[in-house]
Amino acid sequence: MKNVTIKDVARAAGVSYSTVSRALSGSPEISADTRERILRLCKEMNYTTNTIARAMVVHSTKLLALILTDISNPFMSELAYYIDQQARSRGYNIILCNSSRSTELEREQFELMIGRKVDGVILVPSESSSYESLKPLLGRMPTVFLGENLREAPESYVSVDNHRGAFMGVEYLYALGHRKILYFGKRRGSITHQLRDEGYIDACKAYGLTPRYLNNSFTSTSIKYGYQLAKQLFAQPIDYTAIFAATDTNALGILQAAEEAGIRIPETLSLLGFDNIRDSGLPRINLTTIEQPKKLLASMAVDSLLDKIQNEMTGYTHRVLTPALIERKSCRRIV
Amino acid sequence: MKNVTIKDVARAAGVSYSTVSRALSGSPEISADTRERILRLCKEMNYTTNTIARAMVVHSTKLLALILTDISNPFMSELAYYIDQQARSRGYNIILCNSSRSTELEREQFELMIGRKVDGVILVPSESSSYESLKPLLGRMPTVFLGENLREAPESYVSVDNHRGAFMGVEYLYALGHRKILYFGKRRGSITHQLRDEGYIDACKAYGLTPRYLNNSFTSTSIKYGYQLAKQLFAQPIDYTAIFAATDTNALGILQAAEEAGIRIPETLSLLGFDNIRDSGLPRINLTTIEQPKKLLASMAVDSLLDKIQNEMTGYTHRVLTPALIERKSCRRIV
DNA sequence: TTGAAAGCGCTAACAA
DNA sequence: TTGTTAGCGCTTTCAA
Repeated sequence: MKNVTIKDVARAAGVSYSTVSRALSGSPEISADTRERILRLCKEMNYTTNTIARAMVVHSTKLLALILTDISNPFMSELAYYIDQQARSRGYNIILCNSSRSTELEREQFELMIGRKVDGVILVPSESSSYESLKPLLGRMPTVFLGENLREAPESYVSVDNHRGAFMGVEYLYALGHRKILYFGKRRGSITHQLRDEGYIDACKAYGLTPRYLNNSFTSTSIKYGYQLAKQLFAQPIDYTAIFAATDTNALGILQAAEEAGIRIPETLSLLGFDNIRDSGLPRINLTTIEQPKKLLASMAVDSLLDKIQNEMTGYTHRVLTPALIERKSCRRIV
Repeated sequence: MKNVTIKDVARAAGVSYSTVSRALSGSPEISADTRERILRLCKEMNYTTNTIARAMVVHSTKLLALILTDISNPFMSELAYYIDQQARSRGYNIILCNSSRSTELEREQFELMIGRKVDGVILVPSESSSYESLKPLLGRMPTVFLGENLREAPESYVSVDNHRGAFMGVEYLYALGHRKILYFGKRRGSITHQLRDEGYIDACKAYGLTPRYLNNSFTSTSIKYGYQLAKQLFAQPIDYTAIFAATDTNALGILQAAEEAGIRIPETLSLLGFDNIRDSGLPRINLTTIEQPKKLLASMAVDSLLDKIQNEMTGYTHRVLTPALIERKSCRRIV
């Protein structure tokens, strides 16, 4: 497992090792034929440049960290795919870190990454408190937050316009004839969810509807959690015609509970989600939802971060994308 | 973004920098109070060890590469989650590489990783030809293959017993009364699929059934592809009572096509999958399937790799896990 | 056009 | 117990 170094090549070529370095880096100050000869030799000897040795001197690892809560979550894994793609096309690789939704672990990972000398980090925060928790470290590493709207915080982020998305959702349901729309998933501790909630409320105001909630506060975004809460919900009388779920995963849980309770979607009850995760487009699921444009979010996050890195960190950018409604089959027009 | 180094701390503490190094590494050859003092100083000055500088001298980056075809695929992302978890618990981080199902890109990524001096790589091959394509590089980097059975190849791998799984599937269907079972997804260019196919055939033999295929060769494992093929299939008369799909994603496509064709599952037709991806457990989907134990596969791959690394590469291991049947609602007992 | 040498931040062998 | 020094593999001045 001993590797060929620049010195080995130099020796074989009978030149100094700085010459080899020049040949490799495509420097102009070297004669065409020595370059050729050296390059050929490198091939023959299976030389691969040691990226970390280079990193030490050029002060750049061409490595980005992606810190997210859980790569097995379909929303995250899609983001990750696009981020990797975009990063690679710009010559970077990604170190993947799962924070498992713990701010502490998140912080720990972040510190580790600064030790690893990654060039920057993209962070999908585990909670709204992430920003505060990470604040002391932010000055030490170019960072862009992804997926969470940090409002006026002086840090770069790219997210979707959650307020607008929720507003659009209500608008859509209203146009379909719904007047009694239950919002499912009001959640503390997440700006994203606060904004969605506000969007819901504002839309209700705008259309003269009364906001309705299920009387529970949320902690989780999982399918299982949505299922459990929906189960309680369906044990009570249903005095609404549509449910607007704060996330698709919640909606999936609702779907299951509805099935078990014999409530037909969309026949008896309309259901609208938010995020447009892969699962939502699956046959038999066909969830109508507000989409977060994952590919765009991803590439903007990468671009934004690389800008920051390459232009030596002047200021920050907030980019907020408008979501779109994806119409499938979980909402129906009512009389 | 200038970082505090060991020298800065040494200067501040009025000691030589090797003393600081010793304090940091918890070496016994240092007095308790100088250690304390230095450690405190490190905290105060926000010192973080430069991992790459250390890596240069200790010849270990504590970095593993995970090369897979596509992290957005739910099967892969689950694997990735568990791999990251296990790796982290052993003090390693993961570099994520998507090969996008191209052997060429796969190879390229592999080379890149050897340049990055990762300590090892876990590779979920994009095709059966991956092994051959990577062979010349394998000697230069500890590698374990994951998910694909490389048969007698002298390289470490961990995979599921695909032959056995397929056999079990037929057995299950047989016990339910099915005698005409169509195998959907016979696929060239993948050992995994060859083994599943063989398992199917052998089970048919064992139970006196006639193997049935759809007369198409497969290239893809996606939902869409399964859907398109199933569509053609359902245009012809149905002379079987169950479909055994080679992958859950294929099964999902079949589900959709069936829905559109007005074929009820499981009432009219039973459907059995393979893999047990997350989606399969979703409400309304409820696919009965053969499970690949992802968590176990992941941790075994990591352990196997770390063994290899720590014990300086003596030989290889083949680990083949037995899959289990997950009974849900897509198969029914027939008379 | 090429070579010599310094240095990136760290560990480890050797001295003191 | 502590300091000095070499060196990991590379890039990059500065000389030649």
